[in-house]
Amino acid sequence: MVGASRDHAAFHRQATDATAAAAIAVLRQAGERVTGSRRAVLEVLASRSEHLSADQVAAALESEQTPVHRATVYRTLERLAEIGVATSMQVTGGAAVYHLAAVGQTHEHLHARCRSCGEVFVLPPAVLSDAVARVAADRGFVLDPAQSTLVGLCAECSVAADR
Amino acid sequence: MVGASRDHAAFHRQATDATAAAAIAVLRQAGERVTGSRRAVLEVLASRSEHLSADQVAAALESEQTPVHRATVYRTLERLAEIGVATSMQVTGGAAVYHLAAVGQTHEHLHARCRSCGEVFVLPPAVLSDAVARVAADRGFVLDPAQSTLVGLCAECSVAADR
DNA sequence: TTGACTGCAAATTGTTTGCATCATG
DNA sequence: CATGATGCAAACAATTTGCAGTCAA
Repeated sequence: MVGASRDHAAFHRQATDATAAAAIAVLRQAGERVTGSRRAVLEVLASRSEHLSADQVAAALESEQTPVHRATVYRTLERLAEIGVATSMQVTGGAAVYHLAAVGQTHEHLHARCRSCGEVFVLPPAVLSDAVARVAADRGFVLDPAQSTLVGLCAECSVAADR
Repeated sequence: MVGASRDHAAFHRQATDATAAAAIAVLRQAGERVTGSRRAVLEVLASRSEHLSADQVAAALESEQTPVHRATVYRTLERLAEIGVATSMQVTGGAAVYHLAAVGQTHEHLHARCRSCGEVFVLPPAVLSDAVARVAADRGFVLDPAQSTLVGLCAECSVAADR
C-alpha cells in the first residue's frame, strides 16, 4: 500500500517534470524567454490535472515558497495561451481557468456546467460538430467548442429535479 | 414606405407599452412597489428586443432623461429576475444580460459571443439540438441551450483574423 | 548590452453593500 | 406612517496597464 503509493507519487512527479520540461522547450522554440516565474507557473500547471484560475496558480506558488506577482501570473498565463502551451477558458460567471495543453495531442475538450451543482464536466468536442457546421453556414460564425461552455443539468441533478 | 414605417413604429410602441404594463401588473401582484425607476427600467427592457446589460440599461435611461443610478439598476434587474418578470443570463466572459420574460411565450434563444469583438449574437436554439441529443445519450446531461453561451469568432472578426 | 520580463501601484470593469433619505402602499 | 426603494460613495473581485528596475539571451 505504502509502496504503491510512493510509486504512484514518484511516477506523477516524473510525469509532471516531463510535461513541464516539454512546455519549456516549446517556450524556448517560440523565442520566448524562459524565466523563473514562467518555469514555476508551468510546474504548477503541470502538477495539477484540473483547471486553475490565475489566482489559484498565484496561491499555489505562494504556498510553495515561489511567490510570483499576480500581474505576472496573469501575463504569463495569457502568453502561454497565445503560444498554445496552455489553453484558457472563461468559466461563465467566474474567473478564467487555465491548463497545460498536452504537447502533441490535440486534447481539445468542451465544458458543460451543471447549473444546479455547479460542477464542470468535460465532453468530447464532437458533441458540437453539428452546431459548428450550422452556425458557420448560417452566420459565418466560427464556433470554437473548446471555448464554449454548455449549461444544463447533470444526470444526478436532473434526476433530483424530477421529483 | 413611409406609411408602413410609421405604422410599424406605432405598433411597436404600442406593443412595448403593453408589455411594460403587463410587467408592472405582475410586479404589483407580487407585492412589489411600483416606482418611477422600476417603470423606467421595464420600459427600456420592453422597448428593446435584444439583451441588455445593466450598464446598457443605465445608459439608455440616461439618454432618455430618466437617469437611474447604476446600483439601483442592478438591484432592480435582480429583483425583476427573482420575480420572474425578467430573465438574466451570464454571458461567458462578459456582463450579465437581461431581457423581459415574455409573459406567456417561451421565447427561447441561444447566445454566441465573439471572442474578438465581444459582441453577443442570438441564434436559434435548434443549432444545439444535435448536441442536446448527444449529451443526453452520452452522459444523461440535460443541456439547456438558452443558458449556454457559444464562443468563437463572428464573421467579421474571422475575416479580419485571416489576414 | 538590450529588450523582454517582473514587481508594484494604480486604473478598469462589473457588481455589491452600508447608510441616510425619500416615497409608495 | 412604516417599509421598502433610491442615491451616493465606498468596497469588491478579477483583470489590465504604465513604469522603472532586472535579468535572460
